[in-house]
Amino acid sequence: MSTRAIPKFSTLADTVFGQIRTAIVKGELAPGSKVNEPQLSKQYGISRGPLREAIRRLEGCKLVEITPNVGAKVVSLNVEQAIEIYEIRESLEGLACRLAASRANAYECLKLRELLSNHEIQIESENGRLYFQKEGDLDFHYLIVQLSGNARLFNFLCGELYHLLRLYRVQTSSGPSRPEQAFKEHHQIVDALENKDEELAELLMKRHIAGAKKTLINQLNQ
Amino acid sequence: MSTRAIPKFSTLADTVFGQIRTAIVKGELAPGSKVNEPQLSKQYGISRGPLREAIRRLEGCKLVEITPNVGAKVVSLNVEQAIEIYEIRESLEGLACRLAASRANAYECLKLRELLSNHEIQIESENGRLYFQKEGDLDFHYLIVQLSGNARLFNFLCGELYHLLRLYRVQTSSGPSRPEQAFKEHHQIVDALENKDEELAELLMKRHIAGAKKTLINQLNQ
DNA sequence: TAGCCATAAATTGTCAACAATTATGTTGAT
DNA sequence: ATCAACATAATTGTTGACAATTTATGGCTA
Repeated sequence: MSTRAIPKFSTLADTVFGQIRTAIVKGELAPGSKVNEPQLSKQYGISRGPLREAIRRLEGCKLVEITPNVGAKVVSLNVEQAIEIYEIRESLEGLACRLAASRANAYECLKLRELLSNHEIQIESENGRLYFQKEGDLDFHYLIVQLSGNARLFNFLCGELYHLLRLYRVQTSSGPSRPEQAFKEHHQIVDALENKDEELAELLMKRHIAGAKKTLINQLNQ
Repeated sequence: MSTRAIPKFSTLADTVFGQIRTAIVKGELAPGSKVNEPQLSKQYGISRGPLREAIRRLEGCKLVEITPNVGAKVVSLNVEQAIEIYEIRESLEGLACRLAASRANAYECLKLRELLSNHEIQIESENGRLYFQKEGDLDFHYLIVQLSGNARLFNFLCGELYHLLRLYRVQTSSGPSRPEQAFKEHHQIVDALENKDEELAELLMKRHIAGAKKTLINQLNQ
């Protein structure tokens, strides 16, 4: 009741879509668990109509899978699907990085360096190490994709694929990552951007992601 | 009435989703036109509930754009978006072709040759020339993506992006294409697949799509 | 005539009830 | 004890009605 009184810029379906997506990505809705419509409609204080629309949007993001007459389940990603996702990611972020290299100006590169500086500071603490591994890395990639200038690419990667990636944080026990290595690679990528070296930028990004893929797969396999 | 009496394996929302998607891709629902819920619900003989779910799925496929409290519009693609789409397509189909080269066996390559033979026959007639330009080309790409073995890649390209590409057929006046050239390039790609030459397969496919992109952009610009 | 405000119509958003299907649990027979 | 069939409960699918918002209409003033 209080929620609808304040802004009302969006529709209930869209609002709840975002809320459920967050719940899934945070693991509050466990992978593989059933999406119960009566329960969720009570929980969010809406009727089943807009809720079902939200679920249909989640289906579009591949965050839930709907079986007719049975209902929706939160996706549960296995190793094979991780490989598929990372193959796509490597290809598209390579593209994004190449485009970014051709378009980024000095100011934007500076902003990237600032972001990396913040990461460096946060890596110091064990807490930050966790943070970096969890969200900081995606922040960097988020910016690169934005700099690519390809809006559709941005929507797909940052609006869909990255949310799926976050799911793996839920499913893996968040084991030790490789923040220093990633940090170094990020700086190399910005170097390439500053030099407007499209080929190198693409190559470095692809290699960077291939490394992350290996790390994830190792975590998933044991 | 007759449609629901026969199978009933699927839900109304899913059925109508497919019907509307076809209508959009065929141009029966013009690009940029408004999606009127009362009208469509009458037309398809369903209530607005499942219709709205179908529209939400279409939104996920980027075939319509929804503005809160205003409604959905069929997307209208301009040159800039064509460039964006083809940048993505070039990258991902390059990936698909590389994966296909690593996985395709002799039988599958034979099937590809058969498909191309059929295309060759159909190119003879002016009618076939149109056919090839319209659907035949996508058939080939469809198969390649299938051979990649990456299900998520398949779903994205064949379940989303290709439908968007078909929209350009509606928006361009279907001007003269380049069937012989494409036909030749297709055979070169199969050559690479037979030789399991991943790098060449990827390169040829990317070049092939870059050519198609140029053709389309020229058509869109005049 | 152009612009603007008030009103009316149409459309979208939301809800609650009903129908159809699936899941659950119990009973009874072998 | 296991399994099948039946009855029951819960969940999904669908509908029509109502509320809120937007869009169209028409008359008014400058």
